[in-house]
Amino acid sequence: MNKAPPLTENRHEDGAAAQKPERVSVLFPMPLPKAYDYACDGDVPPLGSFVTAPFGPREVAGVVWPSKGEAPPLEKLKTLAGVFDAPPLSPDLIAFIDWAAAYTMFPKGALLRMVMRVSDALEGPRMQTAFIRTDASEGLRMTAQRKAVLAAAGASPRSASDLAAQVNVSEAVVRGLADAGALARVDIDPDPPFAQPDLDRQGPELSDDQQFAAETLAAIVEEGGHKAVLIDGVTGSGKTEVYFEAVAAALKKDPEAQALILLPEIALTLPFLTRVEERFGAAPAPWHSDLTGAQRRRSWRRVADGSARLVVGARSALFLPFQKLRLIVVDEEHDNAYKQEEGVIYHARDMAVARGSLGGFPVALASATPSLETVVNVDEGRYEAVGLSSRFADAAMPDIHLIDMREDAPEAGRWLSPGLVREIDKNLSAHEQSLLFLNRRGYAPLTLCRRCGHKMTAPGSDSMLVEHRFENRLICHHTGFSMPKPTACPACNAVDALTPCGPGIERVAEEAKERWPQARISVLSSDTAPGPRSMRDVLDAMKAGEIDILIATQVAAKGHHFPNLTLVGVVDADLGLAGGDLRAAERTYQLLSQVTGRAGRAEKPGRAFLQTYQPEAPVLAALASGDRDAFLAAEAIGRRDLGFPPYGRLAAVTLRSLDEQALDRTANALKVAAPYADGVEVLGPARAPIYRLRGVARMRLLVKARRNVSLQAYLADWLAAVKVPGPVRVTVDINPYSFL
DNA sequence: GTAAGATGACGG
DNA sequence: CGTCATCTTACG
Repeated sequence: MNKAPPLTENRHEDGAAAQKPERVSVLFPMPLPKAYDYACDGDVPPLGSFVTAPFGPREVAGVVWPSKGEAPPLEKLKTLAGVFDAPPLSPDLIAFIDWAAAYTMFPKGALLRMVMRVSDALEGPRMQTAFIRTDASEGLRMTAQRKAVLAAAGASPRSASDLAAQVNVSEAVVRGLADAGALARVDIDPDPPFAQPDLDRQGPELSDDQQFAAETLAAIVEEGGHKAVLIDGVTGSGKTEVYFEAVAAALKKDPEAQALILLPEIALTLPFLTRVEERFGAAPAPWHSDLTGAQRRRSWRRVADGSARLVVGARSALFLPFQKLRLIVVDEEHDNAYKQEEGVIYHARDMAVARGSLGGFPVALASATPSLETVVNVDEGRYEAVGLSSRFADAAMPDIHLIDMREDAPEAGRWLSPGLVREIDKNLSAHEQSLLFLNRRGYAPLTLCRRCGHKMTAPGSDSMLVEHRFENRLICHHTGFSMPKPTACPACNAVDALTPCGPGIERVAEEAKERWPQARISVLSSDTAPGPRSMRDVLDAMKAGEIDILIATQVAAKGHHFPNLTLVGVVDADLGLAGGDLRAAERTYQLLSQVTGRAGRAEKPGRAFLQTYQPEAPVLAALASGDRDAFLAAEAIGRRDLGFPPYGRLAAVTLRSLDEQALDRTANALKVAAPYADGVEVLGPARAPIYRLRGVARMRLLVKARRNVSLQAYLADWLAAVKVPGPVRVTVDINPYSFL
């Protein structure tokens, strides 16, 4: 931010009499819990206005916030410095920020910062110079280069760099022509508005199920007011088409309405944006962390001025300055990527529902494997539900079989059971594609010294280093630390004693290549380096049938459709169950049902095999029988008995410090200071499962409470009573998902 | 978030 | 006793 524009001087016509200064509260985008008051002698900017004000020794941009009363007397206040020429934040966004700050227990200013992160968006339309052709070209010294530029220029303004690049001359030629009068300079907005969605465009033909669901949603949109609705339908049942209809209805109902579609991952957004464009004839405004500065500013400004009517974005899009948000769709609502774990910790699905509730508009949650939270909300009548039961075009769900690894064990050092190998053999001879799924990047998750038993960990960390054989490096998946794989054990100096333990996808790929040397085998994971092919290329090759066996991590589970894929083998179905956090089984169900759902379609039924050492585990039995609702019901009973969410409340209080003694002392002091309250239990402190990361040690206390007690109030009382020494950092995570 | 004042650690 | 680093506090 450079300089604020001067305070707008919109006095009344009689103007002469100076108005009595008034009080204005301003919230700054910094981790501050409250707004600060200022005097204002001009017109009082309305709530939500972007302003600048002296704050300490400097001038800072902030937002006019609802006043809280008690404050210094008016005479003592500093004066507002300026008002930005930008549309004010809407009252429902202000209410949402206040609510979200109270809920997450982060300072209001920290939440406002998420809204204002687009650094230069407030500068307003900083015009860009562009050029158009004029008629005044007589008497001009003409050169070949000038001629080419004039030919390229027309009535619509284009930038110097754009024109120059087209005819391959320097920008000086363009500027020279402008100075000579043959081109005229015009100012254009560097952030062009987004094309308006065409709401009358005919959507695709809907099945009966889809039609019914779409009409139900449209009716909810028509009715207005807040309601949360689950769109519950298996993969391929056409949830997207259904909520597109809801979007169309919301935007049609009010010509100023805006809608937001939230997606869990950036990777999903690119093909998705195309789908939106096909449906609405215009690409939506995108919002995710990979946008460039200019794209970010454009989306932000056009959302703020209300002209971007449809936004597709990742979780942080929830904090865009919508003028008139009327509908939010949360696609894949169960996805854990909605949980923000850094900075302000929040769950975008829950925040979306709160935003809708405060703004008085509906929120649709879509999933094939809805979260237990959402299912319970439906069961208890807080959310509505529309179901899409039949798979689109009657495609069958794959047959799912369990392979008991205790009975059908692979040879030592191998990971594929004889049963799974036979199935892949069959698929290869039928010229159909197979997917081997293992949610573990790299070659081996653990490297052990055979001589002394030393485990390779990152310096200052307790997390295991994962061998990546393509790069011949050991990598820490938590911090990104990496080192070349040493030849000698760093503990006992034994040479060639470091042994890879357990499989990652690279190791499974190695086994597959040995077993099926004639097959076309590719590896797909989120790692950028290995192999000459990018993720995109591998996905395209898979779709085109140029791969026989794809060995992939989680990235293959999401949103891709492979027409000739008929077999999915899950190498380690038990992987996500270890560690036993409260959502482990649920997550496993969601992930594995999504992966196995990749196999087969109408004309080619698919099958899936899950390798497991615990076939009797309820999750795996439920996957095999396809009985999602029975599984959820059993999970629900388990959670209720233990008083866990959604039947109880949970918060994690995490302490971090380089100084382990201070950490220990503080954790114990906190525990001792925990006030007694009926229905509240404080567990811990316990070391985090990965105790040290980058030298920082972490301990955690968990607060478990009955649903009817306010966790936030309890935590506020508690934490206010304990003096935490400087080097120890405390963060609160309401309703934690990650227990690392 | 940031800058100023307060407190403490080491060096002349 | 002075200077520099680091912690604490306040910002209207």
